[in-house]
Amino acid sequence: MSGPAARRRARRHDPGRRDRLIDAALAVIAERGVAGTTHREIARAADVPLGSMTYHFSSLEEVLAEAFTRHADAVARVFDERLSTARDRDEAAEAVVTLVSDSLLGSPADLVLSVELYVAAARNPALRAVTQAWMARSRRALERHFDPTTARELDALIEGLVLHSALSTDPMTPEQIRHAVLRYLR
Amino acid sequence: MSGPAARRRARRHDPGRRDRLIDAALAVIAERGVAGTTHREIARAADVPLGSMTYHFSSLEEVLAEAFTRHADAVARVFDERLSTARDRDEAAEAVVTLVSDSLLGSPADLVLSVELYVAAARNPALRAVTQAWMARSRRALERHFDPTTARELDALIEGLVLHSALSTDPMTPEQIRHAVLRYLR
Amino acid sequence: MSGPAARRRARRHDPGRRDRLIDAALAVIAERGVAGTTHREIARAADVPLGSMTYHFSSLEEVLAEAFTRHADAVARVFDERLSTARDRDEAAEAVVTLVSDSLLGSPADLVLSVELYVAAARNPALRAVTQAWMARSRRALERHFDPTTARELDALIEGLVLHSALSTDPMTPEQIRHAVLRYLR
Amino acid sequence: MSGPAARRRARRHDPGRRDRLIDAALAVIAERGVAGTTHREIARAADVPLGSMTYHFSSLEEVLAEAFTRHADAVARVFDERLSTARDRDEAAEAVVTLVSDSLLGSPADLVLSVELYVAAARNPALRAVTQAWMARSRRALERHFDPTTARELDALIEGLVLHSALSTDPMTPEQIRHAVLRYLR
DNA sequence: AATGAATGAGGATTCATTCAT
DNA sequence: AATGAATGAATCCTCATTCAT
Repeated sequence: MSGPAARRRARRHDPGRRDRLIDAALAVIAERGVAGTTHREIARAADVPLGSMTYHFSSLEEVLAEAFTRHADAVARVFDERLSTARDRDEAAEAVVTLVSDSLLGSPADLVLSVELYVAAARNPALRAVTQAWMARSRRALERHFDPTTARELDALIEGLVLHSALSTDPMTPEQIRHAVLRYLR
Repeated sequence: MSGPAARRRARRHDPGRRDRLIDAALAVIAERGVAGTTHREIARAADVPLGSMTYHFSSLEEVLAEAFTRHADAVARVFDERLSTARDRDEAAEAVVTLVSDSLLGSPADLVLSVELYVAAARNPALRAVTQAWMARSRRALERHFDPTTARELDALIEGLVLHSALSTDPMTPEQIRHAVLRYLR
Repeated sequence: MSGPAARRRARRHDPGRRDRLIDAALAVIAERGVAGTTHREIARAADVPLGSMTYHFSSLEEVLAEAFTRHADAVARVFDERLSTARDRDEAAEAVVTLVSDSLLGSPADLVLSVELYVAAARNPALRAVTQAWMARSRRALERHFDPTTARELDALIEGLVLHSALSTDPMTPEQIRHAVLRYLR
Repeated sequence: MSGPAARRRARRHDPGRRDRLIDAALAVIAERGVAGTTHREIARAADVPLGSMTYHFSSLEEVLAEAFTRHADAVARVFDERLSTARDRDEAAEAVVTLVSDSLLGSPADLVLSVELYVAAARNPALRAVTQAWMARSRRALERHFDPTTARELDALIEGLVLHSALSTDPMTPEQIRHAVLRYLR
């Protein structure tokens, strides 16, 4: 038997807990999917009592919305940065290739995060706002280098490449990704 | 007071019930998403007693697998047919445009069905087999008219176009779809 | 350790369970008040698993409505019977005295049952229907022997006498009840 | 972004807060019933932080007791005053009529306050003391003009009239109240 | 062959209360 | 003196699945 001190975690003061909870939520979504994301699961992942969840968030929906917002922001930020670094169309094309290839390097669970968001958004207005903002931001980033039509089409192609690779047993190699992107932009 | 016989539908002999249940499942998935698809919901949609579900299927997972298989089959069949009708590359390209455009005409709920499947497949091996088979079949259909690399890339583009339009507030018009496809194939 | 047979109650077949649950609900309301009436408490009182509650009733509100309906019916039936036995005004007056006195014999908790209903009805439309029907029925029973105005006033007096006694540390004796009723009817 | 000072009301010095909390509690009880009266609800109603509740009161029960005491005092004071103004039995009777009629004019929520108290008192000894004191005080006020037996019976009649009207869809008119009271006192 | 009843695990959420600051 | 954060028990309810009939 452990001593009384160890028996119960006495984690009273814990600033930034709300923040950690959002990260934990993302981890759970990635691992278990939105369907498997529950208060309990998130609380467990963050090693926090269940009651803490509803203290910090008024509903599970709110947690999801915040988590996906953070995810979208992070992804979009990288997208923005890479594309803003490119100095011409060719470098922009190469940036796109890198972005897609890199995103395929993460865990497969991570890959599906975006698709999870899409599906969740289909039934949850609060999340739809997140996806819309994200899509718009991506397109704007692309429009630094491409005309609006190209930007939109390219965005769709990117989506398709990621999705296909995410779900396929043999995902595309960076070389194959490059081939597809460059062929479209040729 | 009516006798017990009149109280509830006495649908004893009901061949094809299993079949109707699968269709009902698809309807529920389309309307409520996989997360909202329960034995109860499906039974209600098919106007069938709850016990009937587990009589015909050994688990909910089995229902989902059968439902998605049927969905994928139906979509793939149309895909096959349209592409087999095409007599050359140009007609094949046009067939792809039509397929994507048409799929965007259905109800938004229907559109999400495929995405629901993707997500579900990400965590469910039985479903992954369904998506793999489906992808392979699509690619084979495209390979009637395009080389393997093109077929694969085109398949990804199609996916991206459908997904983007399915989730966007302003989906692409058939003209925009054609533009994207033809540009890639140009 | 008890043998496996005793370890878990294997109470599968149990016709009339719904009925018993309603009775159990009344017992709990009487003992703990509406505020203390929960699914758990009722299930415990009926020695039935928690899940059984929501199988038989779609909400706790439904349980309360059914329970109070049963209570009101039972009380009203006695009221009806006693008053229908009376052959003239004097006997009717005596019947009222007996009814009030008898109702004071039960447990104090039982006494408050009706008041609990009133309060619950104030915030629950479904219950309001129950109280309305009950009040109407009481009044109709009194109108067999008294004019409508007298019936209504007498009904209120009865209510007051019961309530006062229910909440007082020294409830009225039957003799005191008789005195009050006869004085009003004198 | 505004600094932390501006983020939330900084109501440091607030004498009389305890007092306001009791009033807020009464408002909440009237609107939501005792069952719906929580620390949170009261704090919200008083626009006060949650922690303030348990700072000023050691338990919710204490809040309820104080609130009901205040309510009973207010009602009893009016009762006292009106009856002390009456110079003879007839004026006293008229005062009773007015008191009952007036109480029916208030908001229906207010009316239920007393009934809520009765019910709560049935299970809560601390509250029972409140009702006892209230009843005793009412009776004493009536005994200025009526003999003890009459006072007690009249008190019960008053209770019944108020309760009936409070819960009925067609409450009695002042004329009907007068008729009932005068008939009893005739 | 078919189904209504039953059940236990788990879902989100609310809340009184405690406590560190 | 005052309060935001924290927590664990309890709330209602849903559900996949099992089983007796």
